[in-house]
Amino acid sequence: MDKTPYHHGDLRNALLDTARGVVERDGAEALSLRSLAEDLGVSRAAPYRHFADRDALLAEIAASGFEDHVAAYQAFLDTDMDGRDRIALTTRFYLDYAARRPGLHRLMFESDLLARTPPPAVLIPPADRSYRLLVEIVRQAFPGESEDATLARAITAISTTIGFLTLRGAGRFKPFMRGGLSDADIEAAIIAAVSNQSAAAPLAVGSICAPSTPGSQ
Amino acid sequence: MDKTPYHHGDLRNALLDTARGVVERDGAEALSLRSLAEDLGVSRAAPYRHFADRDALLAEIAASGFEDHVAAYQAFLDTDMDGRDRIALTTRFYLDYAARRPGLHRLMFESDLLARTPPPAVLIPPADRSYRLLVEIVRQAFPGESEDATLARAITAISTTIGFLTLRGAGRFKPFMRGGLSDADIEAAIIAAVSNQSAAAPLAVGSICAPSTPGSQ
DNA sequence: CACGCAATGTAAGCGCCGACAACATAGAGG
DNA sequence: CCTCTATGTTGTCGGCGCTTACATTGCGTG
Repeated sequence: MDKTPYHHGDLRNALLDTARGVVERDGAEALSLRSLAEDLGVSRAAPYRHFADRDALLAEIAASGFEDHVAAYQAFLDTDMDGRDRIALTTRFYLDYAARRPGLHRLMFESDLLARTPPPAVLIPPADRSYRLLVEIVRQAFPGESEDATLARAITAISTTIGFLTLRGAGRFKPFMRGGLSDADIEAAIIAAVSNQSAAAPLAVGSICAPSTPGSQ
Repeated sequence: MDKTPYHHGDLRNALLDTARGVVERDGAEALSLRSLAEDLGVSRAAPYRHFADRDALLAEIAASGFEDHVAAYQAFLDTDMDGRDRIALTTRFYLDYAARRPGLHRLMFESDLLARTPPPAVLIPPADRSYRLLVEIVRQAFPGESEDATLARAITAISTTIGFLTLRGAGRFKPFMRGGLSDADIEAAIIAAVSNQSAAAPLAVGSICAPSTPGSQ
């Protein structure tokens, strides 16, 4: 009956939607422009009319992920709650977001998209906004500190959260869980560590040790 | 003169050495068995006589990386020093190791090799030993705690360290460094956070917040 | 010493991929 | 109506992982 028209109509958004689904579930590595085009019933060259290359499509998907985070952080900041609880809530959000969309999480926080020089233009605004809001959340939890101290706290907090997700995703914690420690226990410990950083001097350490590197063979 | 002999002589080790160099510098994604074979002057199929597939080669490279870590941890444990200082030294080792071999670090801590079921057999022994030694380092820094508490501390410590490296490698901290915060400052803050975890109750937190997920669209 | 067999290497080919160039179609605006 | 541009197609190139069938070598054993 309705034979497929020559023009798709909204191929660009169709590509974004379908591709985001693939990335969320199976990660950026699993995304193939060819199979994507085939799934949507267009030729393999069609996607290149809308995205310069594969990375350009991935950049837009990552950007949409950062926009999700921006919306969530903004909502957290708009609610009136204790600063430490807000950090715990934010950390909980990270964990849930990554659990639901492991591949998208990896694209956002482990890919080198943002390390390019220059990074994809579409990625910069949402990534920057998410930085700023995260720092604001940390600032409100540890008020009255210097800007550098706040930044150091923010970096430590996000490092702990992302590192946990990276390592769990990489299967590095499987040996730890043969004991009595459940996944929920570990998540609770991470949230506690992020929310209850010691209130003292995050930048007070000198160089405790020289950058020696034994075993570097 | 010496025309290339039919048999390479030590192709397996040559593959490992050359491949490890590529992985250390440019990451596992950059490793191509074809170009590797060409560089070594053998045919494209030759590597498959020594490794079942690309992942098998990568697994051996990752294993050698974990063995580096095991050797370093053992050396740290053999020296007589304050427990917190040893944690700081261990963290410093992570940072340096990853700085010198960014691609190998990613293969070890971000790839899903260990998440497979089952993981590559060559990878399990060195990975397990590195777990155990790391836990031992943490235990000596926070003696007298329950096994679960020690594990939670270890997980938090390595999460913070690896997360920092992942995020810096992904370019996520570039916006933070436009201010007065240098890279060395940030590293010092990470080391301080890992070494000076609050001594109190790493597992004492209940469920501070429900797993709500605003903005999950 | 010779021989046969396992270890190790080669050549060719499959199917997948990203990307580009040349061509086809359709719809919007003069 | 007609052209111009946006959009989609086909064909092609080079690269990849991996497999199959075949070639060479050298070691262990009769």
